[in-house]
Amino acid sequence: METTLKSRETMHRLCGKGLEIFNEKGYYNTSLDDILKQLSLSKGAFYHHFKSKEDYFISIVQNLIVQKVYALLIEPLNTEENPLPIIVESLENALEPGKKNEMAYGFMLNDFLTEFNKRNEEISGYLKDILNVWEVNLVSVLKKGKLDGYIARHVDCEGVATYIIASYLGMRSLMMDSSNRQLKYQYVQQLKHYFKSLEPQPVMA
Amino acid sequence: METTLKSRETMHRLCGKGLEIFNEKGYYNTSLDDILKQLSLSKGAFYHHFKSKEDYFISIVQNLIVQKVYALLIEPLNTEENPLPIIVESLENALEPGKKNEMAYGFMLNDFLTEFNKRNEEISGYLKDILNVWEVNLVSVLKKGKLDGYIARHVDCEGVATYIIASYLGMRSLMMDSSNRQLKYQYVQQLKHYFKSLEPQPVMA
DNA sequence: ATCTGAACCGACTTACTGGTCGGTTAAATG
DNA sequence: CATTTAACCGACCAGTAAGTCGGTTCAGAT
Repeated sequence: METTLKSRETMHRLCGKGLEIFNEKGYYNTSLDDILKQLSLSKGAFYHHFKSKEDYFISIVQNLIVQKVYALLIEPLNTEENPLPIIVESLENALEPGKKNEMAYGFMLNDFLTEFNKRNEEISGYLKDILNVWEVNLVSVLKKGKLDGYIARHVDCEGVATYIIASYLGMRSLMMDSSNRQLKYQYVQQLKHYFKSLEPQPVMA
Repeated sequence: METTLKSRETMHRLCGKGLEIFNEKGYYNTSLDDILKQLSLSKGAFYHHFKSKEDYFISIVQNLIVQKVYALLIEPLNTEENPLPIIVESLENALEPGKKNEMAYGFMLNDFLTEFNKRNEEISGYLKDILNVWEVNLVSVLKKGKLDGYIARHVDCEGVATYIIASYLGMRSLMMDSSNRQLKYQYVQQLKHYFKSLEPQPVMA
């Protein structure tokens, strides 16, 4: 069983480094050799574990990206409290460029979505699925917030979810060069303003 | 002078068709031969007019994309009225997938921005410049709106401009497959809600 | 009629990259 | 010790695309 362990270990290293470099330079701009060189592995090793570059990337999406999106954007939504501040917090957190050398996970989705959109329908599909799950969860938590009286009755939860996702994804195109504190601050502030307009009006008059 | 005219004509055709196909399939996923074939031109013709594929695309950006962004997103801002509805209208218009066979100009910016971000700093720079001009103009018209009493005094115009741009750019990643009426409608609705929160509070109490 | 040069042609070169394949290493097994 | 096989090596192949270059066409100047 020692061999199986080593196999898993190699695959794991391949996926981890792959995500790192694909995220850094883009999928099509990264050659397998780029990755293999950094891991001191050969073509043979790679094709022993994956049947193609595409298959490789799908593994990365399904194993690593899905996981990160869940951890950063979806699981935090599980709360009994007012969902609005929770959503703000999760987005703020996801835009954080990762402690030290880690990746800015929040950015990956938009980058890959755009890169594969016109190029590879299958991978596009997997990425869109992730967005859909996020959207469904956002809508769900918003509707719950409405029931709990945190959100005004007139609010279109699907529309709000769409708007949240759009603004979040769009931040990537603005924050290109690493982390831009100023932009992030502005984004969070405006998001809060927008959210205030979703709250029920205090009874008066 | 007949020759110069023909030269201009060919360059014009090259740029137009280039924008069309680059926009459709992406820059790196389009070979020069793809474009040349459609125009029945040769490699020699191309390199007679442009010194490289990169130079070619920069021409397209500077001549065509800049023009379109100005026409769709910047010039409409020149108004004496309440800027908020004007902005909504310009964005709505820019998201429109073009009458008939035209291009969805509104989408180009985000796509190219993402595609070149990690690949070509120079082109990235030109694209970012366009965004900056848009931002400056948005801020300017918002500040004017504040002076004219259309926008509340507490509003951070730079923040609002950033948020507008982010949400607009992000819509692209959601509206991938051509035009999605539903998504566009949701976007415009939420944008209006958001804008409502920027208006001065009517005096009461 | 001749000449010049801009516009254009297209085969070729060069560089890169995904994928293949025969061979090697070494751990596990009998 | 012999055999098997997962894991791995790296030279090689095939496809692709940017860019080159010697040659051709033809409008207009001399």
